[in-house]
Amino acid sequence: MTVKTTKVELDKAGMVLKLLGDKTMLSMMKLLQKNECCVCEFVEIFNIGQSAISQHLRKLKDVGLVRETRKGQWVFYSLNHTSDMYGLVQQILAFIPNQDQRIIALEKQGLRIICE
Amino acid sequence: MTVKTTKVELDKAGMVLKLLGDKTMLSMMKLLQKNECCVCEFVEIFNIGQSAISQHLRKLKDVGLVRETRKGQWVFYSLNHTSDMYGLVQQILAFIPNQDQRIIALEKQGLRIICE
DNA sequence: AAACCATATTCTTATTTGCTTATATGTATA
DNA sequence: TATACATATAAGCAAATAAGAATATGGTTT
Repeated sequence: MTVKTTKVELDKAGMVLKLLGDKTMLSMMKLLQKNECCVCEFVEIFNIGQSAISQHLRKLKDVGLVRETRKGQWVFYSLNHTSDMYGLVQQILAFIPNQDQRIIALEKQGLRIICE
Repeated sequence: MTVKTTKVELDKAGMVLKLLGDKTMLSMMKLLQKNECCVCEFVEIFNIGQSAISQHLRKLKDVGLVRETRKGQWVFYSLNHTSDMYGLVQQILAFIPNQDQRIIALEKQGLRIICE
């Protein structure tokens, strides 16, 4: 597989790396690589309040890493493939171990169904 | 070019990303990709005190990203190619624009010679 | 040994960050 | 319209961080 590594601004890359330096946000991004997730799922997955989750997602959205889509009362987040940081992000996420056990654990508890 | 992307621990990756999220340290790492640098060069390049430079380098050393080599009174830093984070770091640095103007500016001022 | 230079460490201050609580907004449904 | 639920925003606090000042350490030169 050949990979494009277009240069990005140092400042912007720094902002992205700082966000990914947060364990919660890094984990979120890895999950979003494979799954669309709604806020309430993240609330179940990570052991922090809904408000903190929202704030993390806003930061990721502010630098353009994620998009939101409203579906009824739920807001689903997904990776923004059109970001000029997308290549960098993909490269980084490739090194991060899969976080799907977290989703699977949710399903076992029946907590994932609530958002469908 | 094919690239190895061995998985690394999320926690450790997070620590590395957080450090690289600092503009100064990111820039340092990009410079070290091509050049060994000594502390006094960094002091000239970045507009912050020697103490701050030393502290940054220590953080980078603590997570194993750089090595130090003493040469007389000077301590030179270089990338640690044996780090298990080296692949991740290389991938990231590939996206960062070259910082060599900073070295060149130094040479024009004759400030680089002092460490040889 | 004394003076000197490069680097490291310690301590302090100012700022930033991550989280919680409380409240507001927005949507669905009885 | 009233109520319930999902998400966002605001305010406040504790902990983490970046940087400067002062000092310590280690090597070099006389």
